[in-house]
Amino acid sequence: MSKSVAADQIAAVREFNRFYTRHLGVLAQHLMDSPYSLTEARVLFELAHRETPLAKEIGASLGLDAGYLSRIVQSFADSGLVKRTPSPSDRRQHLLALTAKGRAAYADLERRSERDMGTMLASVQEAERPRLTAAMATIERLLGDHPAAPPILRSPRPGDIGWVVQSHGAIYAAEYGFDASFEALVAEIAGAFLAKHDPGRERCWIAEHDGMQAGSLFLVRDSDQVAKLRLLLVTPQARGHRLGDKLLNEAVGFARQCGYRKVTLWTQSILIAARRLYQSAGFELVGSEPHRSFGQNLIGETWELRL
Amino acid sequence: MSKSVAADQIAAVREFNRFYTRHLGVLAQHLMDSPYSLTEARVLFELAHRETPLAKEIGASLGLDAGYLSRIVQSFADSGLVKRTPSPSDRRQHLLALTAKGRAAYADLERRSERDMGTMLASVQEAERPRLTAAMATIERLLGDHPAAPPILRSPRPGDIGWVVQSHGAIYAAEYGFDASFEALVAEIAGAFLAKHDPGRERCWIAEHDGMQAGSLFLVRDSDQVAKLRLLLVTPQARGHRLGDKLLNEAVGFARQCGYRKVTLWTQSILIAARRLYQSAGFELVGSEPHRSFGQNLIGETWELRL
DNA sequence: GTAAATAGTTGCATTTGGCAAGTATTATTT
DNA sequence: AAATAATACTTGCCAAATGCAACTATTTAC
Repeated sequence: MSKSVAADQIAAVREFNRFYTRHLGVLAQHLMDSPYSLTEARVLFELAHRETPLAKEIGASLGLDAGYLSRIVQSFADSGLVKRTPSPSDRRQHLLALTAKGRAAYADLERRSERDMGTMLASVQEAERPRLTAAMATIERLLGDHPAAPPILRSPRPGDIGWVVQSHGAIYAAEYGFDASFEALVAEIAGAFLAKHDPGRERCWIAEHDGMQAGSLFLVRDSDQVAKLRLLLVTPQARGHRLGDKLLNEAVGFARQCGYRKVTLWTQSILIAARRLYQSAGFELVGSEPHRSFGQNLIGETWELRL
Repeated sequence: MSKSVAADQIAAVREFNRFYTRHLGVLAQHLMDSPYSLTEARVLFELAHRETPLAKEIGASLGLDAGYLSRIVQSFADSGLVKRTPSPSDRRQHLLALTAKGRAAYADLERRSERDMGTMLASVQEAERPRLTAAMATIERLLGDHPAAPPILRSPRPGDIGWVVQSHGAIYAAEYGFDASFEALVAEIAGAFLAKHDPGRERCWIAEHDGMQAGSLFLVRDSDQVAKLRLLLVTPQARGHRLGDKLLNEAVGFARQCGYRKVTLWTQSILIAARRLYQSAGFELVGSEPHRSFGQNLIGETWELRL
């Protein structure tokens, strides 16, 4: 949580709220040829999806006034959609249950809504639909109180090596002004790894966060005794979740398991977040020298970890 | 557009609709300490953001009943927020304009809403916020009926070469079952281009559609007289917009302008969409031979175009 | 020139939904 | 154990929100 929020982010969220308000308004109109109002439909949904629905729960969940809700439930009871039985544990409240007729009404509404949604989704390119649902899931996670899916590490899948090149190229250009030669170097390293590596002693990990690629790390053979780490990256969006630690631990563990005696790596002094990670993982700085690469004056550093 | 939509996608969208309905409901309650209802606030927004607002436009855009809107505008006029002047071009309609008082009221509402949104956003991790707004932008793009920005061709930017590798890797794996060696080959080709190419006679184009990378094509020197096309791709999401044509025309035009006498390319017989493109651009098949690559049995084809 | 369509207004009615007082019950305090 | 407070709902009351249809003035289409 931080206090100040960028104005353009606020503007973007407000714009989306306006957009989705309009969008939901259109959907609500489709509901119009059903006998239920939007609020009634929402209540019906809650009734259908709870084991033992209680009015107060539904009211709290939908943010409805108790009096208003009471009337809605009553109208449902009058038309035979719900049955109310006094709760044995607390005689102030009533256990609500959809009757067969109520379930049928709900199913009908459901069908209708699914059909409408289907036609709406049909106007979205098929290949884009997973993107749409992923974006929706992201919003729900961020605005809801859902716990984030724990980040995972996995082996690269088709496209992931390209993603490594892309993200290195884009991020280092944006954050440090590296020029295209850096992206070219990453392409060469990553491509060479993909073309030919010893799966028993060399490996690449992709960190995934929220279903998206969020980081990378490669461990390759330098000599029989020495492994080398390359291309450690965590995307800006995924920082702060200790993905770097995770990647590093996994790689060092693998190196140990492979029988390497030492892990080495080359990095730049300006990459302070990475340096901190190496340090806390037990790596030691064993040498540094200035060089000009990627359009920048840099100080290259070599770090080592004895296993 | 495709007919059948997966049930789980429909369910995901409906779930999101419920979620966001609740979310917007919470936001609307915050509005309650302002003198305006949600609908009035929306109308005020439209009034403030149009050059020459007309009632019918606002009504259409917000999906409001004409009678209802008329009354809202009237109430705004009564309280001195808007001024109505008969339109000179069509005397049935009135030109609406916020008065100074109206602008002040809007600004106040704006401030209020920004503050509320700010506190809401403050509960989202700072690093996550760009992800939130990106997801919102995605949804707006996919569900909005924005006239898709006309596709454009441009030079690669940082990350784009990596994107070429990624998209080739992912798409050929999914559509033709190519294995990792293909992605590795693309990484090598694209990386080599980036590392060293003659900008005067070699070039890469990225097709952009809807603000996203949507295709690629490289033209490189084969000999002084002969140029070679490589890595033509249009993403599945962007197909059907003649991006392939566009890329090909651009590249052939460039080759001509560079003084090449011939353009050649190597492709696979199974890539029928690409073949059709080459054919219609005037290329001729000059040779073909079976080979085993990328984990598949393929028939490689060489095509040529005399300039 | 006439019919049809459009932009907006107005009257009428319904629906939506908030608020407060009221009832029965349960929980908490002394 | 009695008194008090809180809870779960109900009910009456009311105002705001909003849909619908008829109506006027004007423009467009045939």
